[in-house]
Amino acid sequence: MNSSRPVTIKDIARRFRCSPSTVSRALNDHPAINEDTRKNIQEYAREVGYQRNEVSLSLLNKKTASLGVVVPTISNYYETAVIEGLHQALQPMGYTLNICVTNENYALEKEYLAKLLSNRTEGIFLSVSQETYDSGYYEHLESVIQRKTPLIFIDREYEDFETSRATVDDYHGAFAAVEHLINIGYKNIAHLKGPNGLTVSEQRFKGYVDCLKKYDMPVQEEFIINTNFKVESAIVPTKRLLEMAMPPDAIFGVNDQVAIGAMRVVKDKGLRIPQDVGLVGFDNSPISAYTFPSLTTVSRPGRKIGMEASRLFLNQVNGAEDFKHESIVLPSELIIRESSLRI
Amino acid sequence: MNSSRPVTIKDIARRFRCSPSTVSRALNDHPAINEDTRKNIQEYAREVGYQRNEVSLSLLNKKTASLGVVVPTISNYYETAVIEGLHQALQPMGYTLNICVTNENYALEKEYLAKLLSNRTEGIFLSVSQETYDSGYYEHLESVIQRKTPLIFIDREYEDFETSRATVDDYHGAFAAVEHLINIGYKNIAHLKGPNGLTVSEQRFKGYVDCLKKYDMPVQEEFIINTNFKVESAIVPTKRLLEMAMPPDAIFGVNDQVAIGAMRVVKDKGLRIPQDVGLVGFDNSPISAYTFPSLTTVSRPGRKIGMEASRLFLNQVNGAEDFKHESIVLPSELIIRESSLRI
DNA sequence: ATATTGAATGCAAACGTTTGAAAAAATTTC
DNA sequence: GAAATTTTTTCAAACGTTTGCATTCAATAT
Repeated sequence: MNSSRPVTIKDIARRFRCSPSTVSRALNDHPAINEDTRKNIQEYAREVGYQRNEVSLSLLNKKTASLGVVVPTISNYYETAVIEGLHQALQPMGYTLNICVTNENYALEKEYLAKLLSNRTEGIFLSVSQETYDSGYYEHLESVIQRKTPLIFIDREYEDFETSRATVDDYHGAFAAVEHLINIGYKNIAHLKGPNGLTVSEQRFKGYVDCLKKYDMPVQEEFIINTNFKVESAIVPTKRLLEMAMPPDAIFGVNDQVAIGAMRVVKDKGLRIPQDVGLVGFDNSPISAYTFPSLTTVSRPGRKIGMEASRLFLNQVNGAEDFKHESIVLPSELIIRESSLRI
Repeated sequence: MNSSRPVTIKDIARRFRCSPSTVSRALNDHPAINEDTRKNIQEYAREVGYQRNEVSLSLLNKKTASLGVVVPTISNYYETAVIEGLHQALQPMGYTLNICVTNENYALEKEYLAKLLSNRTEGIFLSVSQETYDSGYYEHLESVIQRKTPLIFIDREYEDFETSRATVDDYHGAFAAVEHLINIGYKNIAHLKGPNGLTVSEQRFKGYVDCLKKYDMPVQEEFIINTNFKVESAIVPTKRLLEMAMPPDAIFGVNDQVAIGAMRVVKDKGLRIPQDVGLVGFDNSPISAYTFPSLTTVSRPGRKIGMEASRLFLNQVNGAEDFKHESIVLPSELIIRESSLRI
């Protein structure tokens, strides 16, 4: 029976009664190889579908050309945009991305990191899980650092390590969003906050609070309600907001999903957007431009983050002597649409 | 200077003046190793942060425990759900997923497949790119087949190979959607079609056509317009539809994105949904439940597809003698919401 | 004291490839 | 036709780990 063991250089060598070195050189167009030999070997190799075993090469050269991307989720527009950016920048350099989804889970994150190191991954892009962030345990990163495997933080960062980071300026994005609502004339602005403890949630929250303070508007405890970033998690909180004795006249959602959930509830109550309630989201997801009314939002340059992160990584590996870690903060941009344009 | 070369078994062996075999056995709790030796070695290994080089093991055992996932895009809800399903099923078995995004590009798909084979990936989940599908060139899959690397088709399939497949029953989903519109009483049903040539597009299109035929309704050429699956690609086509002398009274979108784009245009025209225009999408994306009105749609069990595909793969590798390739077709399910409920 | 056992360790090969140096073969030069 | 030169090929080591078999050494049985 024809076993399907991949054909190796040794097999070819046997066939031509020559040494493996000759085959290797022939296949790599080494100049010291006789023209005929080269042609014959290359032809035969093509014929039998020879494909070099990269595993053995990795072992020999201690290069794997593979990079780890460790993220809490891939089911958001933003995350996939980041990954696309990484792809776009790194695929042409011959790198392969190993995408690991932690589901916000510490144990899984730890396991993935160990595995990536064991597989001699050449670099790791990490957006830490919520559990990690909450717990404050960063021991699992020690070995990454110790191994000097380049580690690039994405979005969620951890101050204690000397690493490169690429993040979006959530704070000023949120600030601008709330400022815009205030400028339009909204007086009572609620916030559908993200999960506690996450940088993105907290930064946006801080932007919201600081902006209110700047304009001497009260920060009302009951106007701040948690969500988990998903559409459906906005429903109950928004209902609660609208049923208050003194309901808000504008809502700032931690992301577009949540804002869209809120939009639905507002409409169900028979209130008009933006006349009765103003609405702002975050992310500039494709759909936000086509809701009715279209959603004012803050754009996060996910793809660009991915590309910047790649640049930071490449800087590090092509490391000049004077290499220094960088912290890139990309600006977010307010996109004004109908949902906040009360005239 | 302390080089950061990962510490190897040989390093440890040198330290204890013993052979690498002993270290290896000690670390793997081999019974023939002296208790003290074992403890000392293990302790030291932990201390210096030894991590086994999996690359060398891969070479030795010809097992890499890594799987390729080759998809055209990851920026849709459905695709990420599939990947999550794969993850959920395969991560616990110790497999690592290598996600490759082809951007519907033939050359990139070919390159990725070659790379995966070179890296001795143990299995490949493939949803072929549109270019591949269009061109009909499947030569790049020959080597996968030849190497007997398990190949599981996802959604977009190719009939000529003996492989396993997991797909969603798009045809009957589309059929049910259109039938529902007809039952409600819509008479002129347009279709915002996906890109030509793709199985999903064509199957849904076929379901649409066949259903119309079943109910003796005319299939009108000008009611069928192409989109590229994205929200914005629905805008112009929908406008064109609504500005016809005899405009449709219902629109079946190839996916939710497109339907949501159409929803926006319909509302802009001042028409009411579902009274003036009925609307149905496809995918049951999270947002579809919270648009206003909520969107009638067809759910595609992405996560389940991922898990089924995993099952097919595992069947194949744990291969019983009597292993046979399977073609799983999961049903899609009509989800009736407000956008089509004209009473 | 010697043979026998058992425990602990070492040797060497293997996985597939590359590469500097050495060797062999072919060609040129006188 | 031998020496010198050039071209082509082979050898051997290396990457890090595992594993069957051989070896060593001490303890026990005779």
